[in-house]
Amino acid sequence: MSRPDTKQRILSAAEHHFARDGYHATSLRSITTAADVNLAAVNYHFGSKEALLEAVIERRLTPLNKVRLNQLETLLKKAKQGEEVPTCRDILRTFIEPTLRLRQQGSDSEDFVALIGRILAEPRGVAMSIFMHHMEPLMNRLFQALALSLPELPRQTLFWRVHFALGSLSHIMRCHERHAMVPEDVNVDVEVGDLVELFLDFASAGMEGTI
Amino acid sequence: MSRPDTKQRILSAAEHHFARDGYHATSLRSITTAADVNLAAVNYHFGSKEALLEAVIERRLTPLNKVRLNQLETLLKKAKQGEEVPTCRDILRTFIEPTLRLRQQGSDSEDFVALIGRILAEPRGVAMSIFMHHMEPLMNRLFQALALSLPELPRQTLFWRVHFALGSLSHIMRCHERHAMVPEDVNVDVEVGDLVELFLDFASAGMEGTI
DNA sequence: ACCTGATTCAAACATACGTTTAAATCATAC
DNA sequence: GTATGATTTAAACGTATGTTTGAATCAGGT
Repeated sequence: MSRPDTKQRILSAAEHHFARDGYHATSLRSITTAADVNLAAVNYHFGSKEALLEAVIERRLTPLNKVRLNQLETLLKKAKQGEEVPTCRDILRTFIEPTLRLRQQGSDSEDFVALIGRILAEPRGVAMSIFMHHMEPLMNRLFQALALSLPELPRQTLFWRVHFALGSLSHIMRCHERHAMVPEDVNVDVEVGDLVELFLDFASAGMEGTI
Repeated sequence: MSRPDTKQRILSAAEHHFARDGYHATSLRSITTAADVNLAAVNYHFGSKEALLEAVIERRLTPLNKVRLNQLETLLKKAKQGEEVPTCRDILRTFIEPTLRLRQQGSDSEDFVALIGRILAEPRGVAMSIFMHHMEPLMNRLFQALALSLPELPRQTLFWRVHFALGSLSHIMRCHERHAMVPEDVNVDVEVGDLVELFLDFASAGMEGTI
């Protein structure tokens, strides 16, 4: 291996461009130019543009979901030990906080957050099926836990509220900067931790709202 | 004019394909084939693919925003006459209900709802600026009205909660069918009117949540 | 019937794309 | 030092794209 970081350079450049412009509007040439790598390197290392997208997603989604699932299971275990029901807010936090914290972790992870937001916005996109495959066990567990914390809520209503909350989250993930139509006296710069709490205020109140 | 409906046929076919596959993944040839129209007709009638997208958006967004603004002003006027403050729920309803009602209005309007949802998901997309231009006065009025109904909420917090609520809405607009990961015992088929109320339950509770 | 401007049509245009190829270069083991 | 397999490189490939062109066709006024 003459340059062992070629694959990672491609992944990061692809992550950045896919997140900023979308999959279809990004060319392999713009990716390889940004990565300072030969055009053929993508097909050599990944096989195709679509396989590259899958690799971009998997690189970060797999460890992220491991963290989210661990936090959720830990929360559920603690609640069980204390004979309590975990709060809706704490359950949602295990899902949301590790995601938004990626923004602090490094310059590349920011792009990943925005990319996932875009994938969620393309129901029939090329990445949706692979993304869903990664999310399914976690989503089932999340729904199950929320049903536990909101036992009085009909499952149909619970489903829709989870749907609404995840819609909000995907919106936040996309719009990490370049906010449109901000009132003059509002400052959109906010710490990740504050944003998490702002969102949990909104989402848990919405989840727990009267029927 | 030998076939006066050519422009409308193109607009509807474009609306459908843009909504389903996205702007970049849709070719003019697939649009003109679906519209049963010659390929050159797009450039003749609209000038370019991008101008076609603008026309698709404007055709429905202009009358939609007129309805939304009328309903909001009517609500505010009535509240003023009764010396009351309009509820957060009623304000949101003027924004949300006319939008989701488009799904009942005809087969084409459904596609428009999904298209707008997609546009909102592409912050740097070609359609964002034209879309924002159409939305600005209405958004200012909406924010102003919500500030009136939630006077105790800091404007910063209000901004974020509006952001979250609109994120939810855009998610609903995109995902009108083909829901992913639905629990087995949940039926996602729901009347538009019921969906509006389900969403207002969630969003108004979230907006009004404690600080 | 004929003219005129608007519209439609098939064909071609130039360009950009994802992918493939085959030679060149590199790192490593013998 | 040389052989070997992995990697990089420049170039080309075939295809699909948005757009343009110029002739053909149409509708309506005189």
